Amino acid sequence: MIGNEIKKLRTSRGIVQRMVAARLDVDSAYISKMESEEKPVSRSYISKLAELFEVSQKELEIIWLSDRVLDVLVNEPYAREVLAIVKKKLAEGAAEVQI
Amino acid sequence: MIGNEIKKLRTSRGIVQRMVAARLDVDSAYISKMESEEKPVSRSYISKLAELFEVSQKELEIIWLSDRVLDVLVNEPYAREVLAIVKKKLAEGAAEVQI
DNA sequence: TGGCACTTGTCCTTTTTTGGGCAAATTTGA
DNA sequence: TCAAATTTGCCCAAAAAAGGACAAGTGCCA
Repeated sequence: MIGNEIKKLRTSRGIVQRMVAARLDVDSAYISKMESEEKPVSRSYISKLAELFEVSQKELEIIWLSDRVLDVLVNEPYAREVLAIVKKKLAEGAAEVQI
Repeated sequence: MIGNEIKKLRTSRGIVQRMVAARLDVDSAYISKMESEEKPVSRSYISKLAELFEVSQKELEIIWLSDRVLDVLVNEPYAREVLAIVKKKLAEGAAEVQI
């Protein structure tokens, strides 16, 4: 989960929630809630967070997207089949662009 | 896309939109829009549609879920990485249940 | 050329989600 | 034990999505 990831990054860098809050210009209670998944992490924050924690934006972006996909698939008995289909369709989609 | 799938199933069975609309108890224009992805296909309709078209509910469910995942991943450059992570996390999650 | 089937456009209400603020409580560390 | 950090609870407004209805238009064909 991205909230937990953010928390790990933040603490490992000795940054305090208030600092993150200041950078994102929100209440620091909001950061706490983001870290505990109580509030969603807006995608628009990703770049600032990546900058602040000095990780690549790509890395956070991937985690963020994974979360969204997991939201759809968690507790879904057919998740495996779904992933297979999605993989195929994405490949097809990429191919179509070539035509 | 599930809309298109529904359309294919429907026409292949010689069923008319009005019939589907009656079964779902909605306006038939709504069916047209569902088939063209203009309106979402509510998950709660899946079972009735499966019954009507005589396909397994599982089949439609998988397509429906795939659509939702594709919505997240389409046009995402890191989709492949995301799928890998999701796959792993789902496996972990399933394992945790065993403990 | 009338009648189906279907599509399209406009409008509407209700529900859900997002994106917060603020204060109080709680935890943590020096 | 004091202060800073964090969490929690409650509240709120705006925005977006869901879930339609209805009317008018289009396409087809017998």
